[in-house]
Amino acid sequence: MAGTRRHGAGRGRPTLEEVAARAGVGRGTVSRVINGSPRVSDRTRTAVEQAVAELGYVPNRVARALAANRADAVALVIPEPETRVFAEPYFSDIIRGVGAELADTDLQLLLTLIRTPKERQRLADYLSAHRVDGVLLVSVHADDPLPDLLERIEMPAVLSGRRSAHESVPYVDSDNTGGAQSAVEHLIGRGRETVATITGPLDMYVAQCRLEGYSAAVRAAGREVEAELVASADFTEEGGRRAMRQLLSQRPDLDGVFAASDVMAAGARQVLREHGRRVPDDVALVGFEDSAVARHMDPPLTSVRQATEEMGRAMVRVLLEEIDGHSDRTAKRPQMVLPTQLVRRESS
Amino acid sequence: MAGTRRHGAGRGRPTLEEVAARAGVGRGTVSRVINGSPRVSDRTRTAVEQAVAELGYVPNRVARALAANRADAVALVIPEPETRVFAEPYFSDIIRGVGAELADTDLQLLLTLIRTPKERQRLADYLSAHRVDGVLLVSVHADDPLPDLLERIEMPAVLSGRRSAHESVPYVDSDNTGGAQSAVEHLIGRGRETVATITGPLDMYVAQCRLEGYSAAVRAAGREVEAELVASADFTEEGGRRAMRQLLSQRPDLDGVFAASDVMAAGARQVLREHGRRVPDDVALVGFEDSAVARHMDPPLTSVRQATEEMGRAMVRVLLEEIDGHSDRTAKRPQMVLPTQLVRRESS
DNA sequence: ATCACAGCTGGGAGCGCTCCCACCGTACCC
DNA sequence: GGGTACGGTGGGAGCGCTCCCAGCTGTGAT
Repeated sequence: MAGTRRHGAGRGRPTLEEVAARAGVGRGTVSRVINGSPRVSDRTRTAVEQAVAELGYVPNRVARALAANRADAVALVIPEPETRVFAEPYFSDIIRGVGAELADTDLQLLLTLIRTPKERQRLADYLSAHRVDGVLLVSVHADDPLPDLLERIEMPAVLSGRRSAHESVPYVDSDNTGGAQSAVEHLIGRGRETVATITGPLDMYVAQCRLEGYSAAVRAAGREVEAELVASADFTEEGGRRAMRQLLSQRPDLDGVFAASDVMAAGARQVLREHGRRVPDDVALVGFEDSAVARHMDPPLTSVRQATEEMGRAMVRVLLEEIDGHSDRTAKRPQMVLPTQLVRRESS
Repeated sequence: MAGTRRHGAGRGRPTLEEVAARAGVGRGTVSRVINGSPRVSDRTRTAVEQAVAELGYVPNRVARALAANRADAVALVIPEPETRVFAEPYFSDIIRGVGAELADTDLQLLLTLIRTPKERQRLADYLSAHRVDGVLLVSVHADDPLPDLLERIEMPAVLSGRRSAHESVPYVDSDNTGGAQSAVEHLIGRGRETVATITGPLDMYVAQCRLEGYSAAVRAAGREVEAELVASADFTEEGGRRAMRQLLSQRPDLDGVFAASDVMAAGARQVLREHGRRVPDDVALVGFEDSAVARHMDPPLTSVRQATEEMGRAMVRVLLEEIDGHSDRTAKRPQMVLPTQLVRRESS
């Protein structure tokens, strides 16, 4: 009678119990086979596997989650305002990578967009209730309370990018410093004498790193880092425009600009045009991110490519480790930095 | 002793039972209050609500899902190859909208990226197992078997865009025809005499619609639709380049081009430059989608904006209806078409 | 032959919820 | 007064799984 009682779709599929009956074994044994426990004889295992195949048995995730107190899911948390800024390819490439890596697992990917404090609170509740096994955090701000909350409730988590040089939470980051440095070295190598930079908001570590890379390259060339050649903006196009105007008024003689993001480079490019500066003839321009914007600019923008999709994949791998070895809090927290690569186009 | 047995995080939180004990009522009553059943007296309801507040009780989703045979989740299915094409903003804007609308619900958003047939099969299994309450399908191809599968297993589903004029599954679409028509009318209104179009792959309904809009506008202006002015491509930049070359060789006298996507317009724009045609002076150019690419082109591209985020929201609303009224298969399947809007920039 | 101890196995006892049925009391009717 | 009806309620019986503990078998040592 049971199972017929409710018409709910999804009922009526074979259960563990039925598989056990068919294979002539007990529930526990089937469970062991399903979960790949080694404590099962080959004979039994084969019998169970056959029954599974015949019945087309698929484990019920929900029941499993309830019984084992696992969620079988990880959350990808994306603070909304951020994505507007980082925009396009970064965001979707991360998702792509995460999805790809997760496909091999049995874990679900839960997407959580956060745009209001209320939603942030909801998420906090949700996570505290351990409804996921781990959390992937994209583009966290230095003052974000989430990472600490996660640490407190012992929820495995991985960041994309770090909040500071001494990040305690596991993370996967790009080599921002190295990427910026190679960009500026490239500019200098092409004979540019006066190379300026447009930085991101300097309360963000990523922006600090890219500025650091700029400085390193400038100094490596035996030059000084001049304050007049550094203008900071906010990763937006409008910010890029403002910074470029400022730079141009301070140092009209500049002949190279490294913008810490493609979008800011796009803004800078507009101002350059307004001022009658040709790119790359008068001013060589390099961006960071190698987004679609870079490819579609006129001229196409030289930019620093991040392995964004690979970052997504790496984040999952790190998270999986965290989840598995969760018990030993003493173990080193995995942290990795992925290389970047300069993509040369006509703007430099 | 129970509850201590395992150290699993998440245990130890208050349960329905504890709330019931505290409120001095039975489990069933608490459940009724939680789920907003009207068959509860005000006195009791108040008592329960207080107990809930005091204990900080949050229902256990997993247990609920198991008992009620619901999943409390909807899947957003994104065929990978597609997103490469539609790229950027469309994809993330849909997600944005879906996420926003779902935030008010108790439903989880499951992201499912499909890139291989194997993954498609996995998804099919997964859906057949009714592990979600409904499905959001983005950019479905005409020959995709998924919609039919969903119909067969009576899984509520909503498409973004339709596969043909006679789409049977509920969908939310943009007014592709109207958008294209207004774009071409705009071109003609600006005095362009010879307006060509670059279409998408014509086995896609969306491409057909946009071509249809082009034709309608041309005819409305009392002109003929000339085969030489129509080149079809595949929504890619390279396709746009090829199509533009073809058009230019067939009708060197053209002075307006409507590309059925921004990315193709970007390709076309490059070819126009190579051929020494100025935009918009010699050739006016209009795209479709109003993506970031459009804003960053030189000159910025006039384009047809779709209410992509609103599409995401609408999809969720429609899906929710489908899930609720799921029993009456006779009810009309909700289908809606969202308006588009021409965004004028310097390219036309 | 006896004991110890592995390696396997079956199945009870949950996990936290929803469903549903039986039951309570009160109000109303004839 | 006894019946009927009904809003309101408690709690048993699951949902399908994992965990874990007893128990069962066969092997090797004594």
